[in-house]
Amino acid sequence: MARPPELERRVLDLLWGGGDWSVRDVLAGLDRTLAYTTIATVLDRLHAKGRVLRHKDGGAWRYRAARSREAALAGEMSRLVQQAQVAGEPLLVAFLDQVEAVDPRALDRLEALIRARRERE
Amino acid sequence: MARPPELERRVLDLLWGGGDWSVRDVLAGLDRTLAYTTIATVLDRLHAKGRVLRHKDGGAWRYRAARSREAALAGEMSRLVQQAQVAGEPLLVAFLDQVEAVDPRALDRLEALIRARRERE
DNA sequence: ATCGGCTTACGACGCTATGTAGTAGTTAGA
DNA sequence: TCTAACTACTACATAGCGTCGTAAGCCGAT
Repeated sequence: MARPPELERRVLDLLWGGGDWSVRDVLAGLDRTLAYTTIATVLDRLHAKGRVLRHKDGGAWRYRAARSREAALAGEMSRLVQQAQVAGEPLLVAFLDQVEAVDPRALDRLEALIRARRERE
Repeated sequence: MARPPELERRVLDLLWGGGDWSVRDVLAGLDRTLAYTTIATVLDRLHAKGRVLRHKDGGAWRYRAARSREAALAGEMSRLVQQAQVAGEPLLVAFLDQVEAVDPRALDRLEALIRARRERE
């Protein structure tokens, strides 16, 4: 597998926290000692990829996540399942395991959603 | 995101169908006109990454998927959710949408699994 | 109006993954 | 033994990503 873009992920993690971030803000938000231009480049690339939005604020750009962490995750997930075209037990179990680990109550909501889906006929 | 390794995916798609495949088998299984060595290289790399197993059959290697498509997908999925640490509505809905699209009855099994999980206390 | 500092735009370099394939050497089978 | 097939190794191009440097623009303070 191609290793996931680590720095981009870390930057997105910050933006997903909410709000508009200048390059300097992001730089300050990361522990690592990186050059200002490194962060600027990463944000620029994320913008080129449509992962973040930006608007001028005085002379500098301010960035914000284009999609929430949740939405991004949901998208990834859809792509994954759709591509594999399988929905067997292992997948269902793995999903439940993870969801439960993150938030036990999510199982209840999941069940409710399934029911609602049936009603919906 | 890093674009997924297309050729590797196509090769795995074949192996996931089951059985042991020689380089020549895989080559024949793909529509594209690729060189024999191209396939050999790809299989070699997949083997190096542990994605496929192989054993000698006469002079040639025979490859088979190390994990089923299902297991591979489940692993990907787990990694995804675990990394994001979120399990909100959008994710649940996206999951249900995809699973339902692939196999409508999977929703019933999913519900049963949730119930079982409760019993299990 | 000018100077200094902060920003941006662009280009660059190195490394790794991947697609793609050639070559040389080995081996199984006729 | 001779040959066709197969493997092992090497190679090359392209792309993504981490990481910066430099040149040039802009804005407020003096």
